[in-house]
Amino acid sequence: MYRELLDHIKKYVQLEPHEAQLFCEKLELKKLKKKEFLLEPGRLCKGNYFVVKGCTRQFFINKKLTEQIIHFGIENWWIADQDSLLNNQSSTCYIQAVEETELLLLNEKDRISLFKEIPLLETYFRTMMQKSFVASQRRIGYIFNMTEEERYRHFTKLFPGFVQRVPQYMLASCLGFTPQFLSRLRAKK
Amino acid sequence: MYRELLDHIKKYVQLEPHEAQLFCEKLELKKLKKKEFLLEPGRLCKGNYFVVKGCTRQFFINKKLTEQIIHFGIENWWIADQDSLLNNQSSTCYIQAVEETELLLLNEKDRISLFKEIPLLETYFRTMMQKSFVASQRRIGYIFNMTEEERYRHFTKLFPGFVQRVPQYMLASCLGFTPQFLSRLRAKK
DNA sequence: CGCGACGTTGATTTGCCTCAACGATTGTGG
DNA sequence: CCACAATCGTTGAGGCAAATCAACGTCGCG
Repeated sequence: MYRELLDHIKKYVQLEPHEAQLFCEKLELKKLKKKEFLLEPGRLCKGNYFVVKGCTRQFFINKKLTEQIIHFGIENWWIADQDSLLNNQSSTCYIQAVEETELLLLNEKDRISLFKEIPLLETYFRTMMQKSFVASQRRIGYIFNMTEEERYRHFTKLFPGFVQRVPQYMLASCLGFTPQFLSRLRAKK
Repeated sequence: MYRELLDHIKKYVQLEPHEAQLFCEKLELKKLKKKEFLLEPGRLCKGNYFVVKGCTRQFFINKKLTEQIIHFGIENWWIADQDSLLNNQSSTCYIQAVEETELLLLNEKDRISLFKEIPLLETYFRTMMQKSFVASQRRIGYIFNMTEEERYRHFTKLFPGFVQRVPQYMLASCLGFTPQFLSRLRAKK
């Protein structure tokens, strides 16, 4: 039984004890050291990972041969390459631990088959997906509507404390600009 | 019975005839004239709309007091303000018909209650949500990894013919740059 | 016809990137 | 334990791509 995850689920749906039990039996605990990879290009994403503790980043190598971070994953977030899962195709990106990280893997096949036994679990994942979609829609809005500086200020407000956890160049990449520019931003005040 | 929609659903899940019947009974056909609004800021989004025919755009007014288009909706796409639906809060954006448009409204309450009667419908919407999320994740990747020009070329390749359907200034807004810049792009070749 | 909506083109400005050099810190091997 | 390399952040100078501002052309429609 994994309390952190069950607590998270409880916010959205009320599972019966035996359902929670069944669900937890399918999970696999993974521990990653700093800089260890969870996924690399060319591999199939195995399933969805729930971050119990730590921090991951998902990124790809862009045309300029630099790392472009798509997003971070922190405590109580689900991470995965949904593109790989949905289309059952090999991934084009990396998922890597930024810190020492503990995750729970829910294998994709298990996830789908659990939906028949635990309908509320499908409701839960449908809701998670909707939340993720809303978040990325908002993010697109921010990219087009805010200056780089506003985006940085907004990000630090949205995730106070998180800025301290990752190197600045990763933050810059995630926000879509250069480490130098971020450095100048911070120098300004 | 609405064939276009049922055909679309059939690609993902196999409903029983009586389920399809029950589902269609909940739908409400809406017709919009060009420039008519489906949603405005301050209103609650009523549910998900399936575009049978026509084209819509979803946009908000940004800080420079210009319209920022979030995305378009065309035939066989579901559109909605998911943020409004998910959090049951009033919308901050507009949805407007770009052309004369026919839509099917699935009220949010009906949608949720149908999930109990037709479990496969929840599977369908979970999948739609995942597809939408993947699409917007990809889009974020494109924004950071491609130049404006590449993004324009990519968009026209992805949706051939669509470019002709909407004014250039809308296309420019959706791609995240100015109408003048798009004009210069097109002049280049 | 005359107005408004849309697209084009030119001149100027500006925000961010690039390139480069230099510190500070951390980690590692002799 | 120290020397050295690697990693990460800072700062300066210069360049460029796209935005802005502005004027003009064209089409469609009341």
